Amino acid sequence: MTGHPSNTWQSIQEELKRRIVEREWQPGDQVPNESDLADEFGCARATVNRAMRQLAESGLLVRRRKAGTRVALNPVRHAKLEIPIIREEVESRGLEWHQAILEKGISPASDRLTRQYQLPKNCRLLHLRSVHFADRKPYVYETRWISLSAVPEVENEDFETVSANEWLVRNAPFTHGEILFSAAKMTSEEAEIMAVGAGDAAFVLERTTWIGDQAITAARMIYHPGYRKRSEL
Amino acid sequence: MTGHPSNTWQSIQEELKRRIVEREWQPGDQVPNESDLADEFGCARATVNRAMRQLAESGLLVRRRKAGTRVALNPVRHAKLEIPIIREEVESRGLEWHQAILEKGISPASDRLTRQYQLPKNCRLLHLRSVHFADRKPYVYETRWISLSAVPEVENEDFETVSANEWLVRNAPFTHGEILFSAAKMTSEEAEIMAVGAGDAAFVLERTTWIGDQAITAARMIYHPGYRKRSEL
DNA sequence: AAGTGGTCTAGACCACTCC
DNA sequence: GAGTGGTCTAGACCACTTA
Repeated sequence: MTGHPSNTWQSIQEELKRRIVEREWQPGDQVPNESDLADEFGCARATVNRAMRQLAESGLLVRRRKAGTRVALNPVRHAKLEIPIIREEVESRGLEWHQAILEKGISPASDRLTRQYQLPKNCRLLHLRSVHFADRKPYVYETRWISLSAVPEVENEDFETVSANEWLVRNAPFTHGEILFSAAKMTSEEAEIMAVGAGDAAFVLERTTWIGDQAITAARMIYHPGYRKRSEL
Repeated sequence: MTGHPSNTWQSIQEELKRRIVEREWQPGDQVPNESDLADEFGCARATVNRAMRQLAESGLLVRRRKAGTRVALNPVRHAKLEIPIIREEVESRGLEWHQAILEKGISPASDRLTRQYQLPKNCRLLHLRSVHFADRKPYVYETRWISLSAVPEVENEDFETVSANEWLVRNAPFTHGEILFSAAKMTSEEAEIMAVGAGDAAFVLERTTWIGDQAITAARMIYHPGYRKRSEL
């Protein structure tokens, strides 16, 4: 009937997706339950479950116990963005990466930062400003602070060979984090650093990571004008 | 031993994550195989599999048949961005949404577009320019074309009550799409439409969706200055 | 050749929630 | 109360890859 002989969860998912996309199952419609679909496809319920669970995660189906499964009315789509270390992003484009450290210093955390990031009292912060280059052209201007109480080892790192970005990814595991994407008009200082015209628009990525309830690092990455981040839907 | 009495895949995943985050298992280390962990946790292998599979998807583990499972050296993190319809995004912030249509017309596709999007020959396109407002303030300036051969029904839609954005999400299911995020300096026309200063930086989202190999629609959304997109890590 | 993850099965119990 | 999805189990076979 279905033309799908093999009973892999992928093939079942394909078939379910087809029924949704081709409007065989209309938005809002109730779809058969797992047992019935398992009978129809001649497979175990667990296999149908895996196929449907993933469709629900991606937003195409809405599932509720007892109420059953329905085709989503407004499928909220999700874009999955990779956030690689910058060196890898540059090199994956076939360009040569290097960095320059503009500033590195240690200072006590201000009251505002202490509150905002729930830092310990009298916490000292490592402050960093650096530029990542791709084929000798400025790629990202990075401003960062690192909590020395969360990651005391950084005090002995010079970040000359391995960027702070990369060092932290490798050495400061985090339990959760936040990312903000925005656009900003470059200040004249930023424009000079990035070797572009003042007032150009830059793509900005701000990231904060935590381990438990302790903040590790916060960074603001200002990308060169023309930068685009891409994702599949 | 582990202090985790219940054998849900979530609790096992928590425990595995703890071992990774607390460096009990170092980056690059081989971790025990599924059977051994199942023995250790006193559960079925499938349960361990579900826990580890998801950790691999999120980038913390690297799994290969026969080679086994290792802690990722450079965990590439993923940001999962929700791309809701704009009305819902506005209303979820407690603001009132409305839109204004600036232009709506039908024209034949240029050679460039026909090639770029693999449109059928002599394809007619619906061209739209509109503004989404949040509490009467410009929120997004949307420029869009829609393939009339992919979605012939739109010719009879006026998009006055339901925006094109929303109508398409509901009525034009797609099999895949592409999203590009970038920043752009507003032209004076764009700035006037958004009621902001010329040259301000705007967050730009460009989206194209396809059904099979046929392009449905392409849109360029220019967000008001100050807009931020947020995501958890 | 052998070890590992990837998947499927048939059955079971449970948690939730609608009626 | 009953129907649905969520999960776990014990076992099996397979696909892949390294040794």
